[in-house]
Amino acid sequence: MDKQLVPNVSVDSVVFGFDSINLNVLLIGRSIVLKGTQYHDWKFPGDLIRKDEDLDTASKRILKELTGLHNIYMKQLKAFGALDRLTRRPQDMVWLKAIDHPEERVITIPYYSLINLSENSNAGLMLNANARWFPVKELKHLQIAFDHKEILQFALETLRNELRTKPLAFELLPTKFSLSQLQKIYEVIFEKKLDKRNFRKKIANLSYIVPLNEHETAVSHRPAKLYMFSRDIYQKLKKENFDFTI
Amino acid sequence: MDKQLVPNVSVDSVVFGFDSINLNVLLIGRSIVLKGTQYHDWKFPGDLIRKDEDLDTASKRILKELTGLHNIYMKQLKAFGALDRLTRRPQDMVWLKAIDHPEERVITIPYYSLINLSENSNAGLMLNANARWFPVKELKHLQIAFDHKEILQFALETLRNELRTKPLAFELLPTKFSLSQLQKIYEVIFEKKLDKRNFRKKIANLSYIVPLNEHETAVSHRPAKLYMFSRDIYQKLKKENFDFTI
DNA sequence: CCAAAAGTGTTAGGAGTACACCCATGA
DNA sequence: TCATGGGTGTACTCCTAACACTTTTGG
Repeated sequence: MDKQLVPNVSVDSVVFGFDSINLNVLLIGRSIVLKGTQYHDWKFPGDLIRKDEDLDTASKRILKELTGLHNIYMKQLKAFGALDRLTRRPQDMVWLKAIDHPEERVITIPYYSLINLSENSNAGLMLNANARWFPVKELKHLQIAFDHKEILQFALETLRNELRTKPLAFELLPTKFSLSQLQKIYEVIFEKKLDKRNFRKKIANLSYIVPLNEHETAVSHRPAKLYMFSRDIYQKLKKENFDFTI
Repeated sequence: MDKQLVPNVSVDSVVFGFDSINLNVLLIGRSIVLKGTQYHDWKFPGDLIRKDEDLDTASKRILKELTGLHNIYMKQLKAFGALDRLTRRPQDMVWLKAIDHPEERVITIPYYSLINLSENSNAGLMLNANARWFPVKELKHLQIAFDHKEILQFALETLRNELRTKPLAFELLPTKFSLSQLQKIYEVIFEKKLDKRNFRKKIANLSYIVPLNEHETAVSHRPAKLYMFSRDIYQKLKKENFDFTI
């Protein structure tokens, strides 16, 4: 094994991408031959960290190496370190042996990332060959490696929680977006329909969601007004209020 | 070094205790001789994990060994793994050498715990000799080891966030408590005075805070009615609503 | 002119906030 | 009888939730 790696600590990336319709997650395909049969399954991009890099750096490096993605929103989740997390599934043990993984305890530190996948973004095009986007709601029956299904569940819960109180939706949208696109994000992630008029009333009160003098083009219906998120205004307001509820 | 330990992964415990007046945190005293001068500083209870235990188990074991505390609320924070986290302060390097700590990268996984320190609890009495409670608001000028001040800050923010939406206050209170005690917790942790009448109105709407037919005794003022938290009712309600706000 | 999504106001109920005095007990 | 904290109600404002039709564009 590479002497530069910390043998007991890995990072994994749960990358969420929104394409105007679905919340998707990025997985890497893996082929394993077990008892003469070929299996295919999926895992998050991840690997052991190096001795000379901190956790955030490792996460960025590995995501870039394995998917081509870089410079996107990224936040640490919590460590997963169950004793049997790498050995629960026979396929996983075969694979670990094949890639010459040390037979060590590995605690993994997952991150989640957010990215905009609409047409005018090129994140989808830059992916490495064995990486693929899956709609989150289609993952139930997918074969997923190690404890990565559990990690995905935790990442989803964290995303929902943070989306309630933080301006994360804008990480999933293009710079200029319509209110329908914004509303759709909340509807998809919380799996709940929202009232259009009430939603817009609420947004109208948020000074950091700024209307532009621009509209959608080339749509076969009334073109929507475009808005942008002003991080400056948001930060300024956040400093002023320390909004508190029991 | 003990072969049974994972050399790169430790756990630390940020234990918060509420004594009806202050939010306190538990620290362990440490003496170091550096260039002929004796220094004293403080750290969280923590140590490397064993190869045969998972993270939660390690955290419980180490807290018990170092403080005598056990069977208390405990929740993982996030991993801290800066390259220089153990070597920023010269005192820390002396100490690590003295206890024969391997010269390895150590990523620590901190937990936070909650405990009730009022008179009728005995958590305070069971402490090991070099462990001590400090009011959180008196920690600004205390010498604190490694990156533990940063971890404390993160633990406090997490506690505040979770206290907004989860029934954590009851972990800091005796089984039977008065509404003033409950209110005091929110006031101390959020550093904000609350209106007594409005607070009580809100509590009266929460079916899981159950009034008892009992009052305080031996107080030199009108004795307060006692209440308890019903985890059963709380869980039942939580299942029914999936309360959602943008 | 049709299909598709954009855009728009009102009302009723509930929650939050501000605010001041009397009560029960032990010393 | 005094000191100490316990206990209580009202009025106002603001936020939420429910609800249906017209407008603009491309095809």
